[in-house]
Amino acid sequence: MNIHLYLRLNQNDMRIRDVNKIELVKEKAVELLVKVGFEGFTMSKLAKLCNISVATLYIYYKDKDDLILQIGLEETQKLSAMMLEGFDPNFTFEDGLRHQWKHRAKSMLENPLSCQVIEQLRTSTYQEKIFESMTETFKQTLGVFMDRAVAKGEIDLMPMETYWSVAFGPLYALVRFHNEGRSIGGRPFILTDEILWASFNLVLKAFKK
Amino acid sequence: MNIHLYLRLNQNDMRIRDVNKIELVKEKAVELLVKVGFEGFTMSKLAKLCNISVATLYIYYKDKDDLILQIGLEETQKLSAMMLEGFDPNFTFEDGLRHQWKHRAKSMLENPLSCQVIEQLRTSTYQEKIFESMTETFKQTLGVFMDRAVAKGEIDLMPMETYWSVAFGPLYALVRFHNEGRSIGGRPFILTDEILWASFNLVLKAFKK
DNA sequence: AATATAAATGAATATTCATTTAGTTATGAA
DNA sequence: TTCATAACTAAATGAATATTCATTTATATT
Repeated sequence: MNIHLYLRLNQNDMRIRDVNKIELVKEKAVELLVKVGFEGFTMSKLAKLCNISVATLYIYYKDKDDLILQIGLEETQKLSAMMLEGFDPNFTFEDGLRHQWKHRAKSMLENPLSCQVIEQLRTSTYQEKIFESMTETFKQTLGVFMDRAVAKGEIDLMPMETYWSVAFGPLYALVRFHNEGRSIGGRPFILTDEILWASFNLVLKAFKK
Repeated sequence: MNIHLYLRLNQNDMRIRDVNKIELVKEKAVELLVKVGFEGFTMSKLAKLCNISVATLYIYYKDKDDLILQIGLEETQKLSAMMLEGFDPNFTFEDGLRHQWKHRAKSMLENPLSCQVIEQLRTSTYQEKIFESMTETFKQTLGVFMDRAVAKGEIDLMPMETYWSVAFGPLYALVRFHNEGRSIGGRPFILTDEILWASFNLVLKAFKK
């Protein structure tokens, strides 16, 4: 009888025959999920894509749900870490907002697959389990930043949701247009620096007193 | 107890024993899709939820794909029709934008299930097939509206995507917060008229010359 | 080198699923 | 009433799928 130690993966006592194998699984899982969606994602497809046995997947993960959940969690954490990198709540409002636009755009444009997986998870039944963790981090940092901006008289007092929506809603829309590769019209859309910062300036104007 | 209404569908000369049955199927399909997501949606679950035989579903729809596609299409068309209702490209920029915020918010808040299904479809593999049709209608109407606003000197010239993102990105974010029922913090969030129009005013300011 | 241990696997197993079949029931027309 | 037709159904089917089992293989430790 096998005991599956899927919780102890990162400890040192695991004999890794092929170190790249788990990483390969994660990478291919994201790829597959983006390609075929939740409705087409199966363990055998993933195994075949990795050129490993299905059984091996069950050494790494308890079951399909666990696999998707863990990988999803990793992706969201990876991306949110990138987004908050170098952010300081003491920034002026304008600098802070600009920093966030820069880092969020960069993170998302450089990791389109992660982005798409996270979007899929957002609208799936895994939603709740995944976004508890993520929002906590943001809540803290952005909350403090906003409170200070209000205290400094840089912006008016408003609900966090209003602030977030006006500040980042446009950015996320732009990135979605870019990632979907087609616009409201039929032409392909590329989110250039020029377009990004022109949009940013509009948003900044929205907050000006 | 069944109520039999002897009516004919204009479509296929189909004798409907129970007119409400197809409507029931559509309604429950949306419900189920929202509840269990694509990954959990099965024909038998749907049939059981409707208290009909699985085989009956195959009288209404060719197969599972057809079912999801048709129902998804109907939902998107229903919602987009509501959104464009009463919109006139000759509106001033401010009036037009206000009209859109009002109608889009109303449509989405009154149809949370439709909203969630459409969001799920957006990120699924059905995406392309469904959103071709929808974007066409919007493209036309909004394109004309925007061109006129630029011509009248109400707003600066900018790519359609910039305009759309800044104008509606915040609205969609607010509605998502509302539908998800929880905010960036932990409190439940309700999109009140006050919050909606306060956010609108910020967005409007973004476009002011 | 021998041993122990865990990773890895190919091949089963059990289950679920979409779809079909074969038959029943309700309906409209003659 | 009778007949033809189409809605409707329970049960069956076969394919796909998640998961497990019995072994084999690699590696660290002795």
